[in-house]
Amino acid sequence: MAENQENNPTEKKVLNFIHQVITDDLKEGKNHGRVQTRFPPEPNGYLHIGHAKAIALDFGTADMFGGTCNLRFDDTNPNKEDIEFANAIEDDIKWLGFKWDKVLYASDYFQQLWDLAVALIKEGKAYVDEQTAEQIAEQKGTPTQPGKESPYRNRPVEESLRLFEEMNSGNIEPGRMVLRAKIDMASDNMHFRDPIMYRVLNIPHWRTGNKWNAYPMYDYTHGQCDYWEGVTHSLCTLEFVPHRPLYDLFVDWAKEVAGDDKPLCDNRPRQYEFNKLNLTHILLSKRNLLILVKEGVVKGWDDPRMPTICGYRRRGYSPEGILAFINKIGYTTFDALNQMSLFESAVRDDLNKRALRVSAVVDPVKLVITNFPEGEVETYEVVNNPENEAEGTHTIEFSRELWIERDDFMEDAPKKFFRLGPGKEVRLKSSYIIRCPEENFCKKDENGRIVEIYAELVPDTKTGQANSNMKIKGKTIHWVSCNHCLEAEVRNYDKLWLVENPRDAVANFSKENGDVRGIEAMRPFLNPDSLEVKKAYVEKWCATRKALDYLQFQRIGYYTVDYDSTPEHLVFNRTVTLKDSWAKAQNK
RNA sequence: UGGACUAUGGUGUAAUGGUAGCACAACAGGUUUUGGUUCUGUUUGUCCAAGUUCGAAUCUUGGUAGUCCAACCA
Repeated sequence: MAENQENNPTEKKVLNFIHQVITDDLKEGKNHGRVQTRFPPEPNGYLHIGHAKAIALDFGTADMFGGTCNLRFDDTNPNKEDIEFANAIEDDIKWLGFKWDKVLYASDYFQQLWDLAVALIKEGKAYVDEQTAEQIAEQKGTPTQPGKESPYRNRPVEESLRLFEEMNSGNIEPGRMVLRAKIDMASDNMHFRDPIMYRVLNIPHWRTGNKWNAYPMYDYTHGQCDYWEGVTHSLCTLEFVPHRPLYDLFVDWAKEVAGDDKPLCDNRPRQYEFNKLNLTHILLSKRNLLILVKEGVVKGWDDPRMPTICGYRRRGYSPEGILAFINKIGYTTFDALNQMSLFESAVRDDLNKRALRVSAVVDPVKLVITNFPEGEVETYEVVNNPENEAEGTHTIEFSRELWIERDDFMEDAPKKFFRLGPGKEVRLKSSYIIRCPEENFCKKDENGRIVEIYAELVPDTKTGQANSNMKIKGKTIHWVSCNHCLEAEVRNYDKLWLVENPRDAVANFSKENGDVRGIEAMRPFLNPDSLEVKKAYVEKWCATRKALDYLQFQRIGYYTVDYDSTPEHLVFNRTVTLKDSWAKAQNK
């Protein structure tokens, strides 16, 4: 039966190579039929769109196969980590629409990791090295030259045990000694050249306080946590491919030493790597994002120009739109550079179904309907979203004086300009067809700039009236009534970066200009016009919208209500413009 | 230049030895009270060279190009 097949995880549709692996594992009965993943962020910064790709895979894969996914904070470096970040990360995951099974912390395993390290020292698999960081680095060799063994490599076990305890006592200066795994200083894999397992930090940890002074490193920690927790498929990005043999080795050691004969997974968790997200015109490295914030290029981590999840939320992208994009780009092992246009297309597609339509005039010029009586007002019921009738309607007002977009009128227009001009007719959205006279069609100021446009409405052409189907050459333009609209601040965001690949551009510029660093290497590629603040007129109903509501300013773009918005001072963020084939044709 | 990984239209991604498909982008047209939406159509591709095979994007070998690896970061 089809229904049974759907409930059978092994019959799930294969979407990417990782799902294929899991499907095969389940068919072979591995891991007792369990699927468990984890999302392991370090709480040292805010999540960005690249993390969203990992989140969608970690949580999405568990969901797809009826498994579980834990949120596990990789908090092994108290130098950089903080609860503030951990809280923000939880909020962002929830906003994206995912639920974790448990919240766990690498620090939950500190005692277990310590005990294992002691056991490994006893086995002769680890030793305390008292050399400086520089000496260790020098002995490491290069990818083409083997490393040299540390003089402490074969010191007595008892000595290492004593010094390891010392490392955690708080009496040892950071940098004085480290615990290293005894593997192979000549390995082609640099990670095998006696990697450091523990270092002394002597600072309190946000969760464990002053209990520890020696802290475990990522490579020694990650696989063990996965293993003890019962993770079956440990998914990470491609740069961890060279770490995989080490991940496997440490898990082997843990199994061997602990004599664990009841593993949760078959034998061990398996690490699989996928390509991380690269998007044109954005930069995702934490270090560089921090520079943008610190230098005031943007107004904070949640500035709508930032590629952070909180920035995208404030920008007005929906979680569904973001996830739709992530589904489109997929997961492979190819280091791809995705185009912003694909992201925007996914976002527009989502917002088209979601955003409520309103009228807003962002570059206003006055239009006077000369044959409509002064003081008279008509009200119209307009649909909130033509793509979704269930969204209902709201009312707008029409009167003699209206605001329209300045670029909806042209005195000397090209042939294919189907908007207002001398002798031309257009439809006012939801209202009358209007006609501009051949002469006396506008008033100009001393600089020749148009300050008022004049037109007459054509009787009985209002929506629903006898002549409403009258065929005209002109398009439909939007408007708001001067006496019935509100002033608003609109923040129009554009790309932060002028170049397709800011990462390469900044790196090359740095190389070619005496190794300049930080903001100086970034500035030549930053868009000086990434934020345009404008005064606009919006229909009154806009004031009823809440922060983060999705709106479409008809014929202009998708907008959302900013956190800063108040009934007295409305603020709207532009999420993305509407497609504009007219503008595109003009630019040719 | 030691090792690991990767290569399919402009971009991203399918095709699990058997008709190279989809999406975005681009272009042309129809519909439209948003120059939006929607619909139809068009252009463009298996990195190169050998080999295996009835048959290769897929397997093999050799090139070429790109990414990653030498934090007491994760």
